[in-house]
Amino acid sequence: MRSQLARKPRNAYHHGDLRDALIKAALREAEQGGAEAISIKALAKQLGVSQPAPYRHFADRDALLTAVTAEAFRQLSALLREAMAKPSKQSKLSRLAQATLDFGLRRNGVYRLMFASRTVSCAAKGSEMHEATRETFGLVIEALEAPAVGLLRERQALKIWAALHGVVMLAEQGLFTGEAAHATREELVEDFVNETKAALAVAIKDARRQKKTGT
Amino acid sequence: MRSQLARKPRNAYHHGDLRDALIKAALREAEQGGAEAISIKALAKQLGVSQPAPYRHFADRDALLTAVTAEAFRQLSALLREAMAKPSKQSKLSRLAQATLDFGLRRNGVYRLMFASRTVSCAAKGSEMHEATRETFGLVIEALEAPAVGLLRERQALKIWAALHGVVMLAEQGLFTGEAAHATREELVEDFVNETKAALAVAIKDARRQKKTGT
DNA sequence: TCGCGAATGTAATAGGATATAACTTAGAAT
DNA sequence: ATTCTAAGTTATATCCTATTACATTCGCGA
Repeated sequence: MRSQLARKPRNAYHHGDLRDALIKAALREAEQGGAEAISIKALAKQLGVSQPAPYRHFADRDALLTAVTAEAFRQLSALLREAMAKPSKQSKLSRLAQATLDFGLRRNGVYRLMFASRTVSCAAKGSEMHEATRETFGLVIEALEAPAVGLLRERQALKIWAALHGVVMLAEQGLFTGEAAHATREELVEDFVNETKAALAVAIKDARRQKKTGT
Repeated sequence: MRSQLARKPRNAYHHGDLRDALIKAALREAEQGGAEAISIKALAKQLGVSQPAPYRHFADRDALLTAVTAEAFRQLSALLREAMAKPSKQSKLSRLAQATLDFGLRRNGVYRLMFASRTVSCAAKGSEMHEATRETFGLVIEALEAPAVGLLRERQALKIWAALHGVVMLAEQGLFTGEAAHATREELVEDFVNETKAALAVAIKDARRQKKTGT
């Protein structure tokens, strides 16, 4: 009569895929309470293994959090890719932006975990985290549907990404429940999307003109 | 030969102003490591009181964090007010924006604490937190230097506030160290400032025209 | 000024979390 | 078959939060 959550293969000594199970379970916990809700001990109990067992797979709690965060970024990337893929009369950028907002609000615990910037664990170039975040950012650039002219695209991607992030954070903090509530989050996001498109168009035109007169 | 940090008044039994000392000391701790760096036990030791003494002033750790966060918001407000007051050829909004960015980067641990949105502790209307955040937001509105036309000001304030917040968060996460690094944080902020001014001007003109034709 | 209650602090202790060390088991590799 | 290694277990140290019961000081009214 073992716990159902402890889906061990057969003979109970070896779990089978504890590392992966830990990440998935941790993500579930973070769904509500963010990073603070992730407890090695509780996860071990949930999965039916002894308390120190997780340390075979993660050096410490922070290592687990990092892995969970990377997985969350991959899930966000998948969501964004999907949103961008499905046909719609709205622009790719708009769909990406609204999907990001949606993700941030629905899974706000996970979202907070992703952007808690726990020290420099992400800085390590080539690390799992670094790859995962770059992938997501790459999708933002793609959503702009603009040619690469210098670093204009990157700059606009950075801007819209920052703006989106800000809207999600403020929304989670309840800053939209005041008198400005009638400006819905979705409307603000759409504003940013439109400003981005406009700025991008202008910037690219400028750059082309400059190049022409320059040479 | 007592610790210097334990500035008790004289007779050592009563600290004198432990509540305030705790908040200040906690802010110092948060400076580097954010909320996680704040430990009741460590603070008590630092201030030369027994470990459970802080619980006379704060129900639990969360209550302390909330008080610290409120104080941080007041400090930010003071900084913004100062930045807006000093004469400069730049606009008020620009000065507020750059000051916010500066605060967020210099005191990044504190900044993270402020926006960690620990549950709904801030939601309570009339609470210390609520007041402190509303004050800060009020300064943003003031910085717009625009007349109150409906809720246009609030909406633009929300937008620039969100954008600023996003830039700070991404900067802390090291997203500006990539190939887009040459787009400095300050430049991005200035972009947002200019877009806000433009949008505000247009919106107010529109609103006036609508009012004229409406009546 | 006496004394008494409220505020503030202390000591002792329970309980939960991270993390390490030393030992055990099962699967894989030769 | 034997042995090596990955993965899990029990026991334990350490740190932190939080509560309970007791002690001390302050300030205020009689």
